[in-house]
Amino acid sequence: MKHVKSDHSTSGSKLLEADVDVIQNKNLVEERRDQLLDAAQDLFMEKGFASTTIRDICGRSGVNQASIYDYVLNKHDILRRLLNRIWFRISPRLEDLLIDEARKSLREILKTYYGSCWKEKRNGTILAYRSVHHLNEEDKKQLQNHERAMINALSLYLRSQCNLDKMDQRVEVIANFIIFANAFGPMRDWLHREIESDLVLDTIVDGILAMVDQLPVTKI
Amino acid sequence: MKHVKSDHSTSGSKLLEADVDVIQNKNLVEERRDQLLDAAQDLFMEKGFASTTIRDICGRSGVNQASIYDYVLNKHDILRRLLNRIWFRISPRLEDLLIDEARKSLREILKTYYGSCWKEKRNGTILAYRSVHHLNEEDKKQLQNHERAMINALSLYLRSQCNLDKMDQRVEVIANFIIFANAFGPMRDWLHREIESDLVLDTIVDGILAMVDQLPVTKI
DNA sequence: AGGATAACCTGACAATAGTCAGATTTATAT
DNA sequence: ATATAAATCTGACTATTGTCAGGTTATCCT
Repeated sequence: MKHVKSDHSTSGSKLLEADVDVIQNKNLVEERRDQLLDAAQDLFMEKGFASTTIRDICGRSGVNQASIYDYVLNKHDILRRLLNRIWFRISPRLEDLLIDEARKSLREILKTYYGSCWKEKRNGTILAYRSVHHLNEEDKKQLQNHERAMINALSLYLRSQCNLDKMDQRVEVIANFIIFANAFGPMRDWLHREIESDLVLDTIVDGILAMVDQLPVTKI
Repeated sequence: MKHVKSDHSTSGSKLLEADVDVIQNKNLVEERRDQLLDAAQDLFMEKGFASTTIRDICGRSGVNQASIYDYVLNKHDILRRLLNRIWFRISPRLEDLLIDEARKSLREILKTYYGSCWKEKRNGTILAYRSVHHLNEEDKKQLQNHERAMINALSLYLRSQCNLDKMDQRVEVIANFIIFANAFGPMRDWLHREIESDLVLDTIVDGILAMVDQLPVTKI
């Protein structure tokens, strides 16, 4: 008897993963899921979600075409789990960096954040941007909440640092832009292969800082 | 007799469009192709290239499922034509703005460029970013050349304006970033619906200018 | 009106997709 | 060793896909 039920727990800070418990050995399940997600990640990056077939994923991961449904609910469930793994579990979280009691400078914060994302979370960013339209409305909203939380935290930080007018909406725009700029590394790396990656990071961080610094000055 | 041949003309600044001349009335062909591309654009934006079917496109455009092959070579040909229409034919071209004899300021140039792109070329940007992996190698290269040309022109401009060291690679990074930032409007508009779009544009342009202005100062 | 040509459409084909029932193998327990 | 349960796999079903051969209708010229 196959026993599959959908997990309708309250929305946390990740996408809903179906509750598939056909196989009882939990370690095995974890292991197989990792294999599947590894393969799926490569393939989604290469050919995109829609052009990747279950057979592709099984072929590359070594999991059987029928068995795959003992570990995941369906193809979309794979995407959701993958996004949870490489997008929602980004660490260090920007929010945490911002409220660090050590009171790091914005330069340090951005270098740490961009630095780690550009090195380790490349695929997460690209995949998130490319596969939004394959998610259902609730999942899309979840992605947006995730972003908005970061923007809000960053806005708060910037306002406290720059002593800006409460009504100045430019802060939100800049905060949004700073989060958006996180995609620069992953999406644009093909353009400066000949440039040392630390130089790229420093240049962008310096640029962003200049952007933030002029905020009070140009106030209309 | 159906007569279809592939157009292997030398690579210009757009993607290769197949030479399909089954229908002889050129105006009609143009009209039908426009219908098809209009429908395809909507659908690709909604569901992505791979999830959109020929039947979808025909359904929405009113063109018959068989007739469609009298106007385009195949599904990929539709994507190429669409990218040519909404990505490669971006006007005003940044290169032109940069060498304008009127010597506009960078602020004016960026406002004009971003402004027009964020209003009219939204889909082009998003589509280009989302569907690269559905293109063949040559087409990908074409996209990259298109970008690199803009970056080179912009780098040249920045170097002449800022009087920077010839070896300072940061200029290329910033130029790349400025082109990349063009995607901010289209990709992130859902975040500031309550903010006036002119304020968004001004804020970003001011920010970019600050980024450029600090370039000579921070030189290492 | 009649014939020729251009445009359009019906209906289908082969390939491939996601999915899974049920048989088979492997591991575990007694 | 045998029985039981867990895990894996073979093989297939149904739906959908891109594509197009060939028939049908509309248009135009004389």
